[in-house]
Amino acid sequence: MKDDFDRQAVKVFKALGDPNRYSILKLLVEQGELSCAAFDGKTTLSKPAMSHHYRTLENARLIDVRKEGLHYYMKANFKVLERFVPSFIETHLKKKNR
Amino acid sequence: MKDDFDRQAVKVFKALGDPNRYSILKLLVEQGELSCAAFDGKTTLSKPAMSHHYRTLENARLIDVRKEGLHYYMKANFKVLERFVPSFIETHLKKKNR
DNA sequence: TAAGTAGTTCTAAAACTTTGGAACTAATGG
DNA sequence: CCATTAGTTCCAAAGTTTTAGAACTACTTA
Repeated sequence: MKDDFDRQAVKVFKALGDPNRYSILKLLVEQGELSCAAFDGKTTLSKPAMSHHYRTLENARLIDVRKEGLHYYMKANFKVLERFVPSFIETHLKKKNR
Repeated sequence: MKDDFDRQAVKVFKALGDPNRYSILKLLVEQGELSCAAFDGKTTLSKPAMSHHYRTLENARLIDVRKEGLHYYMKANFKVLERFVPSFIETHLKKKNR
């Protein structure tokens, strides 16, 4: 149904319309599954701020999060990306990784 | 260059991550070129608020605006849509209009 | 040239988002 | 069972966006 598409589309676009979240997702697309620690050197944001951004991406269903031991592992949800922002994948996913 | 893509992508996503702007663009994709007056019945927002949203869409290059006589005519920029959010067109543009 | 129309721009208030410190939780290692 | 690690959640402050009223501008028409 179209309204469902619209509602999720707005959520997806809102989530990606922030440069920090955009970069997080970009790295996940480029590198595959990563734990939060992977972003330590790559941002000046605090852990709580990053945590908030992970949650926003998760709520938009752009990433899947799983906990294992001490770590939260995140990975891009390619189904959602493919549906709403295929150019994002096209631009950031290395050919060899497909 | 990739950074240019990223910068414009964030702008485009931010612009579309607001339900009012999303609806404006949707109507432009469905109906073609429209003047501001076309939105009169379709929103509860004030003219200044709408004007602000048109500008945001224009800055993201999602719409082109032209003035003729008393009216500002707006139309969707399909090149930018095609590049950044093809599913938006796919979903909202009637087949017959292509 | 005066009045009306279709907007824009300016401004400030209200609403929302982003951020980090502090306190917390859950899992692991000694 | 205590300390450490890898986060999260809670909270309040700071920053940004959204909004509408008022004032303005550009164009048209009488």
